[in-house]
Amino acid sequence: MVTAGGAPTVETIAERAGVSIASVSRVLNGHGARPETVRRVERAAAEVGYVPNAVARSLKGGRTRQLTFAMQDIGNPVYVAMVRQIQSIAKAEGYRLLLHSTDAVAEDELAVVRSLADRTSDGLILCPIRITPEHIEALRTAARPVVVIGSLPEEERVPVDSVRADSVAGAGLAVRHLAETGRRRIAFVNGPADTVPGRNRHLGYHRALAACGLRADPELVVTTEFTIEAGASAMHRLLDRLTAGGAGTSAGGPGVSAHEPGDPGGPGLDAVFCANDQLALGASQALHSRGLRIPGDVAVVGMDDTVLVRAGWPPLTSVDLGSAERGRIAAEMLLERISGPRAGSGQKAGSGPGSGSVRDPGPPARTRTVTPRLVVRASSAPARPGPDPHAAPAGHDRGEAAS
Amino acid sequence: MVTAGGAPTVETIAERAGVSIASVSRVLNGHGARPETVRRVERAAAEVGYVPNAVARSLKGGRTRQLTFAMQDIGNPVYVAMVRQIQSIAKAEGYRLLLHSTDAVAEDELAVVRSLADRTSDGLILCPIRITPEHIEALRTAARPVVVIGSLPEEERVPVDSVRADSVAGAGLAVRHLAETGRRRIAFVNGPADTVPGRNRHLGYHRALAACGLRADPELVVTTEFTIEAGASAMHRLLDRLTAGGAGTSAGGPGVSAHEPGDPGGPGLDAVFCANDQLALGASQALHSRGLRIPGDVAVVGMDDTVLVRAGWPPLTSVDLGSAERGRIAAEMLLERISGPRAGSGQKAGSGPGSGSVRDPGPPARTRTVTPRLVVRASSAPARPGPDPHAAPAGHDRGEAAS
DNA sequence: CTGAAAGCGCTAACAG
DNA sequence: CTGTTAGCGCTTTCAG
Repeated sequence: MVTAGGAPTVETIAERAGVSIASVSRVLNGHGARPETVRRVERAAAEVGYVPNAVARSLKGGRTRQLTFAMQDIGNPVYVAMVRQIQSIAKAEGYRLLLHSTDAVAEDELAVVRSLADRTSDGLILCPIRITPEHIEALRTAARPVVVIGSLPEEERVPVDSVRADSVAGAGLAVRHLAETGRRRIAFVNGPADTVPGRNRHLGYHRALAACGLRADPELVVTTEFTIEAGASAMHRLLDRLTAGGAGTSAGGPGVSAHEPGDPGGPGLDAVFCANDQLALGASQALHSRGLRIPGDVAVVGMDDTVLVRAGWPPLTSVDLGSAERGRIAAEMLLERISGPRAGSGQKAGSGPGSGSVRDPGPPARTRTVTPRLVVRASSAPARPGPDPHAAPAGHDRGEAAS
Repeated sequence: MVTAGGAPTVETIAERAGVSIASVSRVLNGHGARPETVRRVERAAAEVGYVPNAVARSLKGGRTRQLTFAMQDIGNPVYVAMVRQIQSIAKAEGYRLLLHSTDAVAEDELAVVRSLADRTSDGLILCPIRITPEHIEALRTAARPVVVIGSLPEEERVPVDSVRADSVAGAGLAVRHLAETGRRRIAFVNGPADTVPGRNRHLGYHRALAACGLRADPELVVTTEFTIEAGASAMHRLLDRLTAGGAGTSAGGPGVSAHEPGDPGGPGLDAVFCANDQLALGASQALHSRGLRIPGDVAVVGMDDTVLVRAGWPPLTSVDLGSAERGRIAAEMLLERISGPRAGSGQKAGSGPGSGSVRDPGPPARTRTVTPRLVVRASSAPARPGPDPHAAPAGHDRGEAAS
């Protein structure tokens, strides 16, 4: 029953109800009107199935009620966890969510930040792979509020909010847990060393090793990509290297003490900490395919606590770096920037020459850090108990939080 | 260096370049102008860092260059696969992607369809859980093109394009593969029976069983939710039931032939086909925890061929129902509707009384069905070979396509 | 309380 | 080739 030729507009309703378009607008936005007017407008609107044109509304109001979330690849479970939270909060606040995969192309990330100027979105949550000087500049001049999930160089004082994980502490949690459950030769399968997570997790691993009085053996560390396949081959490489008695790969290192743990002729390591769950899953598979038992022979710990931990066998102990929580916090911070208390009145800003700048910066940028949490499951149970942990009864893997 | 107080507009540039706003618009849209004019406008635009206001543009043009994708829960890998494709195509065509999780609330799905009337998006790709009469009505009167991923009741002649998977054939592929590799007692762990996938996969299972000359034993079928945990407990239930010698659950059924395959006292089944990968992973875990070997004692086959198949151990044989391809096709169909050949001029439409309808329906609705593909991995290798398939060398799970 | 009218920023007729 | 002008649909002064 829609008026032929185009969707109904305020004018359609005004004519039908015999009032002005201004009254229609007022009634529809609950700005008060005579009961009789309200009745007639509402009736007319219902009859024609009127739906306000959101675009026109945005043009007038300057807000689109859209948020953008940009990350490398939605295929990564960590981002999926974030999207879920962000979408849920956005929805609850009446915002739509625009998704943007950058495929890890820095140029694309920049484009997303710059495109905020096109007024399509009221704010952006960005997960950058690497922060370049161009990023800093783009963030500085962003046309809309931005929240970065990741680490921003502190000395740059980039004026955007951010939420970060504590990879260093997280890696420490994993290593300490392994050491406390009796593991002595803890290997480390890391992601690319030139990424922030890669660097931090490596640092955390080393620090915790030292804190636990364990020797850091370079033979036990291997670096690769953040994928299941890479994890598997990295683990194979590690095992080859260790059982070969320090033959090829390591140049000047002393012979590998391949027989230290458990039975002689063992794998030369009794635990492996992996920089994310994909790597841990790959490592598990490599161990399985060589007939090594988890956690009997080798304990495995992953990181990020994604949905994947319950997919592997045995269920994977993992360090939850708070993906979901970071997503939630980022969304909250962003919404606060968008509609929260305008202008930081509590401070006499240094008011340099460029006072009338592009956008009211509001309160100073905040950085929040999410505390990691170790979730213990079967893959890191102490080696002692039952002869075949593979036959452990189900229900054994209920996650348990630790400091 | 932006003009203080608001972003630059065509007017800002017009003044700066000493031309009219019309010329600015023309130059910016490549509609030809005197070289001198072009130069001046471009220079002015660059100087002020002009970015066109997409909202204003949309209001004028009636298109937003935004697409919406709505599904139950982005946590499901099947949807992740679709999103990736859709996002990638959308991006290539200059469209943004709006994501919408309905949390399986039918009311929410309807709201998404109806909200197309607010002009926020140029088209919608919808993955409905169930099609109600309200859905039909909403789709019929949708204000923008919609493509449904899933099955639409044919007799209703809903005027929207759709892409569907062939679950029936897919289930058949799985069962036939198991039968051909020597399995005789093929169990089936299904999802909810009141869903389209649940019904179809069940149908496919039965048909294939019959085609292979295997007896359909109700004791071998169990129904539950589509999750890993549910898969594990369903598998446990199945094993309890079968090894208990047909004690409680089944009322009038004859005793279970629990000793048919392999060694006496075996599990009473030698294969299990699961209606999706999550269920298959759960089933694998249950089997492991009971000391049963995969595929030595029991072969496992999943469905959807999600990223999860490589997470489990051994890698899971799975039926690829073409999630990614369905996403791709849906996106292509939608874009074709949006900007493709307008109006179906090749046909003298029956032109009933309601000729001047809401929206030009364009060419008649099309339905495309994606052909399933079996991807064989280690979890369904024949039982004969090596005594311990767990120790199979890596690299054994390269996916292989079959009819 | 209500109507007339002015724009939000842009594009596209329509004259010159 | 260029400038003037009329809207896209809505919200919001400003009078009445």
